[in-house]
Amino acid sequence: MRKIEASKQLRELIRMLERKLGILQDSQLECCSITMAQCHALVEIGRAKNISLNELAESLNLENSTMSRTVNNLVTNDFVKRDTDPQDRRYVTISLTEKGLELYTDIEDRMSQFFKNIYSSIQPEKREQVIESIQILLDAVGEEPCCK
Amino acid sequence: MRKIEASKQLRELIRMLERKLGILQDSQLECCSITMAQCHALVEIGRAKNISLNELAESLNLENSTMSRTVNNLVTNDFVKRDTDPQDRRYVTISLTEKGLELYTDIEDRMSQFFKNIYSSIQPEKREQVIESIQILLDAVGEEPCCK
DNA sequence: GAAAAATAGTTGCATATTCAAACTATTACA
DNA sequence: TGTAATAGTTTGAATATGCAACTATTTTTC
Repeated sequence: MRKIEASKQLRELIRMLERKLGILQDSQLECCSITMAQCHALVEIGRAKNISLNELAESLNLENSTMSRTVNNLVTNDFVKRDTDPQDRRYVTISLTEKGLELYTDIEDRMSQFFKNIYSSIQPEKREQVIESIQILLDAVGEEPCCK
Repeated sequence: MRKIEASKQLRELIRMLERKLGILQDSQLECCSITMAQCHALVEIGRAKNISLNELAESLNLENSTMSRTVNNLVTNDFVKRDTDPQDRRYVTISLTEKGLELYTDIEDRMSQFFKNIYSSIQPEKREQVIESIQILLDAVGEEPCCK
């Protein structure tokens, strides 16, 4: 029964971690001035410099239609722009506007600071272990096709 | 620059973990037959046996109004019921119906299995370390008031 | 003990998110 | 050239969310 207890503990810990990371309250606004969905998209676009709708939807695990709407909202707020790819006019190239880049940079800075603080508050001798462990957990989760 | 690199790594790992755990795609349906929001509420109610709206909202980090509506949906689908607390008629006691209990049990079973599988696929000699590390991470995150 | 304040929830309003399905436009291919 | 495949958009319908205004009940205050 040892294993069952431990896996339960794992579940609870991850459940709490989800909560703590504020993922649950996928609320309207996140730390910054846009919604979570838009924030995730913005960060993804910022990292890629430019990206197609398909790729963006893929990377965020969303339907194209959902993605298109979220991009709409970002375009409306002048954070990103759409350009037809001249090579293959079926594709749309999504990239940050100047205003979007500003926000992106701001988000990246905040997130960096956030994780720097977290990292700092871990006992130095445990830091390596924590990093390694998340990687291990990540691999373990990766093999599991969720509860479907 | 060592620390910065490591905290970046930490950020990326957590980012990926979020994705992997399917938290990002807070989609309509989760593993079971209800929405994520409803599932979270259902599990919380099931664990508490009975709980007030306030407590429920608090535990899920949601507005009372949002919570009230989610509970509405659960009530409509006959998963939970509301009862006025006779002690203090301002309060509402929320609890599972028979049908709700069934679903709750099902969800708990699936989740248990899911995490059991994850746990099993971690190398035995690393298991303890992973559990400990998440706890450490949790504590570290706990001290950080997000990026607000 | 009555008026005021506090507390628990609900409802109205506006917006965002999500998926599925139908649709348009463009390119590949047979 | 006509058909199939691919990339995106639009529409429809349901849910989610926060804020603000509101009702009902209990507690506090004078």
